[in-house]
Amino acid sequence: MANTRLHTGFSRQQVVNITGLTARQLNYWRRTEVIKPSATTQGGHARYSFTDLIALKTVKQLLDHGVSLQKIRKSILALLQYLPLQQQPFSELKVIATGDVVLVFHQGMALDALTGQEWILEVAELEKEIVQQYPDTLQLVVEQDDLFEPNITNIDRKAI
Amino acid sequence: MANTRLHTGFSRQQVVNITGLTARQLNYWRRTEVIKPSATTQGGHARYSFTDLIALKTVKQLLDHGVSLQKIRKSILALLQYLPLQQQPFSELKVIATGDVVLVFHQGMALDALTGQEWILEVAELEKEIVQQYPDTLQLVVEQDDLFEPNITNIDRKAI
DNA sequence: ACGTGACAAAAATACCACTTTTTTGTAGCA
DNA sequence: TGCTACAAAAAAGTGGTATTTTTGTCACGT
Repeated sequence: MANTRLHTGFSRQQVVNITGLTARQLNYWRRTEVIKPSATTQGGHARYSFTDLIALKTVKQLLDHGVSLQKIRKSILALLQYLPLQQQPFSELKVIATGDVVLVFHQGMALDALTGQEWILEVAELEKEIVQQYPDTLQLVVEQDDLFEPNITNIDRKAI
Repeated sequence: MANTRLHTGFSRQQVVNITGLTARQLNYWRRTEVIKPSATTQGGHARYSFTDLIALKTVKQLLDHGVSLQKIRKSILALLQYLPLQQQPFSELKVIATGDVVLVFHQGMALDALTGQEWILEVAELEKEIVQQYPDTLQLVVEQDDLFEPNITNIDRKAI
């Protein structure tokens, strides 16, 4: 079975085995347009592509890490505006997420998939800025920093 | 004034000019332990180090991008558990944030500064996983994928 | 110029009940 | 096997209100 003909796509059960998602979830997602199979048999059965698998696995991991399906929905929508040519946004990007947001890396930028807002904060850049602004202090600063002992800042936990 | 003596640290007013923060904020942060000056004069006046400036600028940027001070507080606390030797967590890391989270990059890992939870989701890894699980389908998959829309983007994410 | 304290406004958060979404189960059917 | 439909449980989102945090402004002392 592994070499006779063209692969027509993964069946639902195969996807269940591979991804760990439930059949019910796949059906629901298909119906509600989270991730639809790239192809459908004449009988109406789902056929998932390899790319679909990646996307499904990504969504699964996001869920497992506490990102809700509703946020994943929004993320997919937001990403589609940036990648209009793509059908499965999550299948070709590097994704970082926490329970609150989904960040996607694209062309060296961090993109908040929920809002579309994109930015990276480079501390190294700040250093340049400051030195540029106060060029006189550069040399002095280098010496000066050695004066400070590596004491640890304590944070008042009640203040939070 | 640029070369006579050792630099003893930036005064509050200097920090105001450099960072754009208000004196009120610096005082409050000093009192509530967000970021304290690394040194204090005998008269009790603040003296901020260059490292402090970086941290302050970082916090300023986070604020400007919608991260609340309270979340910044939590982030600092979480980071201190990972970087106990450091006094100003925000001064030596690359930070990415949205209105909801603060991610810090450290040793190739993405770290949620709010929760301390760390993880990166690498889509490329998922691909390997799947192929590993279904080695038979590898060749077939390659053919099969050509049936679908051509894949576009490969992400080059900046080294972290 | 700097720090402190007091008062008040603005911003963010926490907590509550309420609504919607998502998941899951079951059963029928191709 | 796989899809659909109906139903119920679980999870997440929404909106209003109280509470806390943050910031601005002013006065006073050093």
